[in-house]
Formats: sequence, structure tokens, C-alpha cells
Amino acid sequence: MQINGECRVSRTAEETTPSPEDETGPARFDRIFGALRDRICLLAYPPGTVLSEVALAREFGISRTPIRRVFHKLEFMGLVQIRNGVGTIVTDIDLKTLKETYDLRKRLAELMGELSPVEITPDHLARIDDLIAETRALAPIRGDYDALARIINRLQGLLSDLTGNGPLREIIELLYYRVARIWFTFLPQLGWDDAIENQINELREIRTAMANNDIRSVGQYRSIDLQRMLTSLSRVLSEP
Amino acid sequence: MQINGECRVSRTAEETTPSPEDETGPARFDRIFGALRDRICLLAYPPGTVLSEVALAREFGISRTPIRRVFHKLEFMGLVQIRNGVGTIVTDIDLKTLKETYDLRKRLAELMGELSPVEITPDHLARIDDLIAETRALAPIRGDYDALARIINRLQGLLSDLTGNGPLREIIELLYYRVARIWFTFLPQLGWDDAIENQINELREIRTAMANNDIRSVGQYRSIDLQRMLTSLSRVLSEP
DNA sequence: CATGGTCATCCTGTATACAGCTTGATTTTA
DNA sequence: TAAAATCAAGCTGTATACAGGATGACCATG
Repeated sequence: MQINGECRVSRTAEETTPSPEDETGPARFDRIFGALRDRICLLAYPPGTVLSEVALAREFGISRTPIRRVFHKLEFMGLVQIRNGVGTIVTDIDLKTLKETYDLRKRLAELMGELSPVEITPDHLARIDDLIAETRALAPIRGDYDALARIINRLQGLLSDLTGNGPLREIIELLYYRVARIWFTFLPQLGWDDAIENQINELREIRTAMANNDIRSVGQYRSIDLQRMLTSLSRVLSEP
Repeated sequence: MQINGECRVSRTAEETTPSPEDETGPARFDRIFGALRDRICLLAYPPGTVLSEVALAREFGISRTPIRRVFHKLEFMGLVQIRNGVGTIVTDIDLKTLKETYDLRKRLAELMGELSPVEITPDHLARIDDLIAETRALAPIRGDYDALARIINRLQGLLSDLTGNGPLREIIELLYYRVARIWFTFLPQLGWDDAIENQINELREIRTAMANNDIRSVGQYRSIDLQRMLTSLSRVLSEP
């Protein structure tokens, strides 16, 4: 339990626009929402953190009202719980819900390739090549789990772009953001070398399927990887 | 396009608590949210209706602030679109998104029986027997499509209770509320007798599977019924 | 008559004061 | 001392005034 005012984690490289003065209303909402979502997802606000409306309102130079709107969206997504008189608390996930979510994500990943598949473009291939290259470049810099998490986020973004069915894409993203931080919390226990190796293997599998323009296989590989993650998580979380 | 102040549809039997004076905060939110969701779903507010914060605030005897929170949740669910300076507009669905949603719902219905199935209790059977009986009782009262829609809503509620996987249940419900009103809009074009007959057949299929404690078959039947709905919808919507 | 500008009038967005709730420290009491 | 009551300080929830955007009616102008 931490007050977000005290929890100034070294948010190095918060990759969002630095608050342009001429941004319109919805743009500001998206910027703040994305910033808070990423802080939660990337563990700058670990589960249990108490967020304060007034503190964040001060940080972003606005009043409580727009911050509350962002909080409500985060609550709908399941990332925080708003409790009257207490604060807005970053949620944790119990083991049962975590397993149910991964079971579902596995099946949705398979559907990704079956429902209105999209054509894979050279741009898509370039993006996954980038991810592979950056992961390899990251390997010697041992322990930068934050950078690794950002790469994993970008892989999810790429897979989203490969999901032709709009509602399915939306739901896959929603479930990803619900549980990604649990995986990120676990990564250090896996160890740097294993984490990097697993990640490169996953990226290479998916790249191979993409090169064959075989989205169905992309989904199948993703499903297998999710199963592997769930297995790793269960082993650690059930026997601490 | 209608102003909700003028659009006082005969909301006979709005089956919600009649605003008890001692209800706590979250209870009031749920009551108002449920009321507006049902009005949208049951076509008291058809697509294109413009909802006004002040009008609804007056109706429920509160200020704009809680109404705005409800609107934001409805927007997150995809039932309304909030437009600055204009109003909050009940959304319509384009044919492409409708098809994508039904394709996804079909697959999710199958998953219902596969992911952590629940035990079927006599209470569940009693509920579907109720639905069958009420539908039969409704048959002679030709043209009460609103009552039929409420029965369809309750079937969805029953199927939700048969979905053991929590996140899956949540998503199935979300997608149901997104497109149910489109089906309800279409029902009168199908004709009363066909609508009733289809509905009774669907209920009987599902009841049979439930009696065998076979949730997998429940999901399969539901999937087939969704396909049938999509076919009916496509036939009408693509050739007006 | 056609057309462009102006403005009145709705709406939602924002800021802010105040009310109500929660919690833990403090004080009182058995 | 231990336990119960009290209260202060923080938080979110609500109401409301005001700012800003969208739209259609109206009117001036070619």
C-alpha cells in the first residue's frame, strides 16, 4: 500500500506526448488514460497502490473531474477499484481469476486467426523484426525488466493489428491489460536469461508464421505461449 | 432522433426497484444504470435517441454528476456515444460490426460449455421451464414484442449463470447487450408466429441439454441459434 | 432568390465547494 | 491495563456555477 504521491518510481522514458498546450479535449483524456494505464501495467503503480484524485489532478495540472473520468474507465477495465472514503486502489488478481483469464485468452488467441483474418504486410514483418532485434539488443543489459515489458506490450499491439474482427480485438486487448502486470511481476523470478530466451523464441515462432502469411498459426503459437506463461505462473503462485 | 424528454414511451412494467429512499450509493448507481441499459436494450430509447443529462437528472431526482457516470459506463459498453455540445446518443450498429459480433458470440457460446462448466441445479431447470411456459402463454397475445424481448433477456441471464468462467461470462453479457436491441428491432419483421416458434424451439433445445447436465451441448445449441439469428438479420438488413 | 455570416440556445466539459464515508490515532472509561 | 468511544484527517460522492463546443434559425448581403 503506497500513496502515489510518495511512489515516484523512476518513470524513465514515459513515452507519451509531453502535454502539448493546444491538445483538444478527447486527446488529453486519451493521453492521461494511457499514461495511467501504462503506469499500472508496467508496475510503476504496483497492485495495492492507492491513487489520489487530487495528487494526479495536480500532476496533470487539471481538476479532479477529468481524473475521475479516467479512474472510472480504469475501473471498468478492472485495473483499479474505487472505494468511497478510501481511495482508488490498483487491483490485484486472485489465482482463480488469473487462471480463468489465461484459459480464455488462449482460446481467443486461436480465434484471432479464424475470424476475419487480415493480410500481413511488409510493415507488420518489419515491426516484429524490430521487436526481435531490440530484444536481442536488450539481452546483455541484464535486469532491465521494464524495457522487456515494453517490448511485450508492443508485441500485443502488433497482434492486435493482426486481429481483423473488431470486437475480438477489443476484448483481447482488454484481457491483456488486466493480467499483463501479473506476468511482469513474475518475470524477475523467472530470471533474466530465461525471460529473454522465452521472449525471443515466442517472437521467432510468430515471425515465422507471419512470414508464411498464416495468421491461424500466429494465433496457435500465441495460444501455446499463453499456456506456457500460465504454467510458469501457477508453479510459482501456488507454492510460495 | 428524439429528445428523451419527449420520448416517453409507455415503459409499462419497468421491473426495477421503485427508488427506495434508504438505498446506498452504489445501489442507486446500479439501479439507474440498469434502468437506462434496459431502456436502450428494450428499445424504449431506440438507436439515434438523444439523451440529456439534465432531463434524466430531473427524472431520477439527482444532479448531473451521477448521471454522467452512468453515461460513461454505457459508453464503455458501446450502447451510447457521448458527443460534446450535442448530447449522448444511443448508438446504432453497422452491418460489418454486427456480423463480427455475432461471429464472435457464436464462438464464445461454444466456449461457455468448455471452460470451467458448472453443475446444473433444479433451480436452473425451473427457470427455463418458467421461460418456456411464459413464452407459450405469450403466444396468443399477438404482438407484445416487448414482453418477448424481456423473456429473451432472461434467457441470457440464465445462460450467464451457467457460464463458470468469470471473464467469459462478463464478455458474453457485454456483447449480448451490444447487439440485442438490433435483434429486437428486427423481431416484428419476422412476424409474431415465427418469432414465438423460434423462441420456443430454442428454449426447448437448451432445456433438453440442461436436463442431461450437458453444458457443452447448451453452448452448441446457443451457437446454432446465434447463427440462425445472424442469417435472418443479414437477409433483411442487406436487402431493404 | 440564393448564400453566407451571426447569434441564440441547446448540449457536454471543467472547476470547485461541500457533504458523507473510512480509518487510524487519541482519549476516555471500566 | 485494556477496551471502547471520540475525533481529526484523508478520501471519494454530489451538486452547481461557469466555460466551451455544436447546431439551426435568422438576417444581411450578393
